[in-house]
Amino acid sequence: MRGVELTDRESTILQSVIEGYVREAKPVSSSAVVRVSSVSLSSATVRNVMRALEEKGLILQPHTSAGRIPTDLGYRYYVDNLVKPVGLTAGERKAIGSELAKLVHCDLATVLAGISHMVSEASREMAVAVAPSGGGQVIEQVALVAIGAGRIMAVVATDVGPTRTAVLTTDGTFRRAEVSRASDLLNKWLRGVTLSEASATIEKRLGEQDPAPGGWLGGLLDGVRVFLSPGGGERIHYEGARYIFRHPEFSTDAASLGEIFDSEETLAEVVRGPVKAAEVRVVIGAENICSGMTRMSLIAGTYRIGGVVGRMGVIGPTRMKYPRLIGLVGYFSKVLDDLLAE
Amino acid sequence: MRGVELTDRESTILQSVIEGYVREAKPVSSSAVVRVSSVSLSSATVRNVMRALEEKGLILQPHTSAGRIPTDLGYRYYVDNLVKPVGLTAGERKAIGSELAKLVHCDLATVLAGISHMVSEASREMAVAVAPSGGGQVIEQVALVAIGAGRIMAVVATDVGPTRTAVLTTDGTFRRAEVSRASDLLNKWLRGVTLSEASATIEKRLGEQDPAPGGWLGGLLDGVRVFLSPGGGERIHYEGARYIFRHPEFSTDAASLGEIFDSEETLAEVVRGPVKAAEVRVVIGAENICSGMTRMSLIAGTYRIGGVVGRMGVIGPTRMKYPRLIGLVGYFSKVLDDLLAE
DNA sequence: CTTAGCACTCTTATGAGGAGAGTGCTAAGG
DNA sequence: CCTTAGCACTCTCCTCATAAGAGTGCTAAG
Repeated sequence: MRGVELTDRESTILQSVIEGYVREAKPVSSSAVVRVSSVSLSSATVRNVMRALEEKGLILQPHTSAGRIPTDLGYRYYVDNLVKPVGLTAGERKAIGSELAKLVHCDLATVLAGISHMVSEASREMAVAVAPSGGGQVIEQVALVAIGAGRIMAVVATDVGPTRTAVLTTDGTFRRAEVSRASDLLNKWLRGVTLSEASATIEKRLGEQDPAPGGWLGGLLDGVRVFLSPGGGERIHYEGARYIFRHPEFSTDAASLGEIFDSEETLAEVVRGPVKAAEVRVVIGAENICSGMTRMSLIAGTYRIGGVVGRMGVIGPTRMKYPRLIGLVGYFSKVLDDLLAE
Repeated sequence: MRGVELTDRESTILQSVIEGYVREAKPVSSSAVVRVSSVSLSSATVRNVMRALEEKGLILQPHTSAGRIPTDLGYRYYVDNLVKPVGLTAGERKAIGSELAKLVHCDLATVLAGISHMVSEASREMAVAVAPSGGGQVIEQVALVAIGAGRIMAVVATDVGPTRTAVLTTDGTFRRAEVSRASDLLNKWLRGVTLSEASATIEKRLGEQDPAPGGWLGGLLDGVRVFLSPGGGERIHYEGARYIFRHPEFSTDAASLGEIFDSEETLAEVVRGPVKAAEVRVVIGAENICSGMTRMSLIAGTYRIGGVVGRMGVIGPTRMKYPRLIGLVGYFSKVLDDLLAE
């Protein structure tokens, strides 16, 4: 922000323009500034000041003989120099406190989901919360636990942040004792190493082994390396996408899309809607439950993992390439089913 | 679809109308049908058939003297009776196979993320994949493990589906032996119970205890009940939201929003962008890295968990209520920070 | 430096007119 | 009875012209 210096009067008028524009979403005229602002000046004087602000790049006219709207630079000056953050009212803080109390003993994912819900309610904007990304975390403990039927659970605890786990599958058979030995080995290799170094460390130590482990263990270690890669376990939570689409800067025909992206839960609900499908199921336009989907179609397939079914598919406008997409979803759901059947 | 019966010719023409509309995104005229369709009829005859289709509610005219577009019912008939799914080419199947091979040993979340990526690439539509929802799953094993500093890791393994874990925090102090005893107790109570019954079961058994456990254990069990509630651990993966917004049915000014919602990773990237923030940070319009955000602002705050920082905030158009929202984000990030500091 | 007054510009709304697209109808032909 | 050629009709879309309104830039006086 170096280089932009404003007089008090310029600041005041910039603030009036910005706050007027935020309120009305329309270019702000000099007379409108005179009306709302505390300065007692004529519109002609305000116009002179506005011209100075325009020359400094803080506001602009969409066209000659229109009012002014703020530029990014104008907002920047406003945020850096003029904004006084508004605290929450006592009532709001109290309400938030009691909501928050419910989250005290929950895990990070639940807390973040709750926070993004609360923020989006309070702000009437889309709220997001992301868990810390894990590149610099130091591994304290790694464990592999056989949980039967070719499935192995991997757990990694780091010095900070959430503990991460995953279930890995192997194609071969193994004995519990072998898994346990592999677990001890990994632990010896990785304790004190950061997550971002983990994959390279495994590769390096693997090369030093004689003989090199093969078969199910080799495959397993590939899975472990993906599992340990930074970013793999982090998660984003968001809520309130509908608020973005409701703003007048976006045309109303996109407003319905806001509902689809309103939160992860909404999206999951849309896809999970037609649960009793056998093969590939097509839900067209107004057949959808979600009101935001009345002009969209969903092509969904199912896959099984153990005894329960999951869903996958594509979402697009009703005007979509059904023959191709039905074939595609059918193929992928079968392939996924096979992959998870191992 | 009972009640709608079409002659062969009506079917053929319906198909031409739908496929023409899918291709061109414009109303299809009778002469256009004659041009592409194999039937050798005059446009006047086609018009007569179209009128019959319109009376049956399968197609409609946006206005008099325009071509026809399909209704939801038209698409429904088409999907149920006329679509022959198109298989993938050998080349596509091969490419998919080799991509898929990389996912063999990965956990479910990674597999689903990979699948939604592949489907969105292949379909040029938004792809989604959801893990099975867990209400009916039977609990095989529950474990609580103390991992130091008031933190306890909870793990639940069910007969099917992904194993779920969470880190719970307690406000009190405890001994490892106590945690271990609580773990055994939970296991005895819950083994064989479904996830959806778990919470009620804990409450019931808790009532039978004499004396009722209090202090840190009571709080912990509240956390466990939230953790075990069905749906808490499921997750959606999606990718390719940009494809929805690119379709001509939505106006171009919303197209940039597609990029923001393109995938969970994109959204996380946007929020994580300005990492070195001290307090609340405002990123305005073109200051954003993401090209889809040039007309949006991000107000982000940080929270600490252990030594690493996470981020939370709101996203909206540059025309937003900065004073209120900066105050709000500041308050919530502080409150979240405090909550996680325990 | 401020302001009143006024000419100028640009948007927006409205309506008219013409071209083009596509239909509905009718009457003739197979 | 079904099909089709021909034609009138309707509706959209584009352009142009006009008028009203909003808001500015400029200038000269206070």
